[in-house]
Amino acid sequence: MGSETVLPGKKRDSILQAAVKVFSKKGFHRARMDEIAEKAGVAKGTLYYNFASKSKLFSAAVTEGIETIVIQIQAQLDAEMPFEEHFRKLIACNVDLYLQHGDLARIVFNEVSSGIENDILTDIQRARNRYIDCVAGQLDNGRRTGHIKDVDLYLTAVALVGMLDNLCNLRLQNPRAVGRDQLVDLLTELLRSGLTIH
Amino acid sequence: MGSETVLPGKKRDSILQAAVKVFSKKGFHRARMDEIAEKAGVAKGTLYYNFASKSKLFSAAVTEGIETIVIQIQAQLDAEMPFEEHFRKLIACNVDLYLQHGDLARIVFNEVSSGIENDILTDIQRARNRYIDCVAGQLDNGRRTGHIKDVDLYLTAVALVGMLDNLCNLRLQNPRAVGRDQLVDLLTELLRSGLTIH
Amino acid sequence: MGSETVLPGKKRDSILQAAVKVFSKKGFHRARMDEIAEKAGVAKGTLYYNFASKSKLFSAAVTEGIETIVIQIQAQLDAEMPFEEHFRKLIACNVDLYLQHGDLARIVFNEVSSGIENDILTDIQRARNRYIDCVAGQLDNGRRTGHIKDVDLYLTAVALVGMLDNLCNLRLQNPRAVGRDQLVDLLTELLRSGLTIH
Amino acid sequence: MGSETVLPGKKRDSILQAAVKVFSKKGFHRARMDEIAEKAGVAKGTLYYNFASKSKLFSAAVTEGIETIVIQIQAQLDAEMPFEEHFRKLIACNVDLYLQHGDLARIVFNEVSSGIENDILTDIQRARNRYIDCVAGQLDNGRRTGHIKDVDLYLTAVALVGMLDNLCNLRLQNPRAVGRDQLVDLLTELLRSGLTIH
DNA sequence: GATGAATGAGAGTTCATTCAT
DNA sequence: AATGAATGAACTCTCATTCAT
Repeated sequence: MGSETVLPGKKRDSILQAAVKVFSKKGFHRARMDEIAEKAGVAKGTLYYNFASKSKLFSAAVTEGIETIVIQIQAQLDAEMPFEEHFRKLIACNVDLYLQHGDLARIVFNEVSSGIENDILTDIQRARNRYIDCVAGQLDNGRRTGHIKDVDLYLTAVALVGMLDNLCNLRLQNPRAVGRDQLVDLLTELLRSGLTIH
Repeated sequence: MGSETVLPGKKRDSILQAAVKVFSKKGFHRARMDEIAEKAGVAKGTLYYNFASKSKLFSAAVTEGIETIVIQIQAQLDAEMPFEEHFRKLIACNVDLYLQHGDLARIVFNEVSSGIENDILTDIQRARNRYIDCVAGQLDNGRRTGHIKDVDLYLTAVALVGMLDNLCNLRLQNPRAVGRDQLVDLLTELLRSGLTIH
Repeated sequence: MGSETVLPGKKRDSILQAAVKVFSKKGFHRARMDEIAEKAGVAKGTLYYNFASKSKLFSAAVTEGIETIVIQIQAQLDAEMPFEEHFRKLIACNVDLYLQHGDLARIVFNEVSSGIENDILTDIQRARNRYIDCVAGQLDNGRRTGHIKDVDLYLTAVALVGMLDNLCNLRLQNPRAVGRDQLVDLLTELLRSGLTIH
Repeated sequence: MGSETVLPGKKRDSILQAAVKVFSKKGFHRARMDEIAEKAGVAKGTLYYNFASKSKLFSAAVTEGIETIVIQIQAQLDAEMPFEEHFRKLIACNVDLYLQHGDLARIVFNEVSSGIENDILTDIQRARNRYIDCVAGQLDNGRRTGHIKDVDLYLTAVALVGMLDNLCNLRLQNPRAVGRDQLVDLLTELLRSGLTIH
């Protein structure tokens, strides 16, 4: 009770958190293991005690981070609710998570071509697909209830995530350029009824 | 005429072409000046004779590449044509250019957070905006003729480019995953009338 | 008696055995304490509980290993026997021990210049001399009975050990290159009557 | 004439010379590239500009050094001379070269088991064999003229080199322990007529 | 204009050693 | 007595940049 017992995994977690921050700010190649260690409050050797290499640390940070997000999305949207509400909430939820975890998102969606080793790249793409599949799954609910057109939902989710990525980054880079609600509104409107006047 | 005089700028151009290839394949940080020099068929010192630094070379490669693309878009779409046709052609033209210049596109849309120096980053973002403004300008044609809703066209162009980026990359990484026409159809349908059944 | 008490020194011994194997296979500098600990079936900390440092462990492994060998040589050769037989047996016995303990031998005869700390080097050289003196002592038996020339027996033992080392290593590295008996024959002939025809 | 033109390969040579010194004093693993660079009077990067890796530098130093020695041996012994003289000179020549190039010799004969990468090890063994074959070739002259017994000359050369190595090292480590002439005399006597009195 | 040998700051990784438990 | 997570100094190798020619 009175003891300051350290929780198991505490150090590993602080490393992962520091890694997400640094990888996000600097990108994979400019991120220095020194900086991650310093931010995590451990010695550099400790990084290597817990992760075999910079690449593996990167991979772990991305994979575990995405998993957390996917779980949050499903928790917030699992409840039954009218389609219109569900649709808007799906978008709002994704926007909010993106804005919250911009660090992680930047990694997952932008580090695709930075010359990382192939097996690590595969890990990132797997994480990315984990997220896209989650979104596609949510859209599928709408289709099964007859509210959504019969389009390829995987491709649609890819497109949606692309919009999300670009628009949220706009706000993250310059919060005054566009408001959170404005983003949700635009995305909802575009996805609901498109761009043209019939 | 009969002389073998090398055109001025010929070396500069071959460097730029090599640079786009290498930067695209390796990303900014993994790209090596050695490799660019070799691919361009010049000595390494020549790179520095023409460009002050790796960053400046990167910046030039991106800026000049984007300019070419913007010019091509405008050339293909300037003619008068019915809205429906123009709308589809706008999307098709962007898809085709993206698939053609995947190298360059990957740089412009993915290298945002790779820890490049700030002034170079600004150059890239300027190039990116140049492209987005071009797309937004095309959409504006539709609005002025009453075919397109009164939404923020800059944000819409950002969203469109996000979809384009994600979907075209899907095809570039795995051509058998999705066809060119399928991409154009999906994008046109989504942007025209959205996702839901009313 | 009935208790499961572990014999004192049991762990120490398993560490020493593991150390000889690893040091021999990898050489002093490439040998890792981790690997020795694993091979010995103890935790890394236990190495340091029993030996002050890697160098001291190395020193102990070499010294104790050589001692065992010297004792074996003397045991096999102490009996009275005719000179010719004794001479051949001396060589055969050394060849066999070398081939058996190639691991240890490689260390003692090859690790001389690997940049080990000086005091440890001294330990190794002491062990080496212990072995050479043992061989010289055996030769001295032959001289006292008038069968061996009046040459410097220490130097001669050094020379003998050099031949032994090189020839046995040849066999250890490629057993098909030369047979055990061939080695004994060659060494006996060379040492008995030299190389030339008078 | 008056210009201080630097000979081509001068830097490469000074690196090789420095490498032999440092590798010999410290052994392969304790030798630091920093120290070699400093001793050679070049920057660290220059080592890597000339040699792909520490191992390759090591390999080059050994291979080129041995080649020089083999050439010297053959130059000094090629002349026609009576067998007795040739035999003694062969030994004297080897002793002198060994004592002169003790640095290199230490590497070639002692670095065998230090955990170097296999392909580099192969290079060293090739160099070693180059030397042994050279000695065996010299002995073969004596056999063809009927002065040397019909023994396996490769094995004999291996044995000879083993004696040479051990005895010369004794002198190199402690010059007062044994004189150069004493070494030549002992080796000549042992090899000529062996150890025993018939 | 063009070259390429030379540079050296910087980064990832290893591993003997320590010490709280 | 024994452990093993944590440490950090040390080391190899990379590569943008310079400059004498």
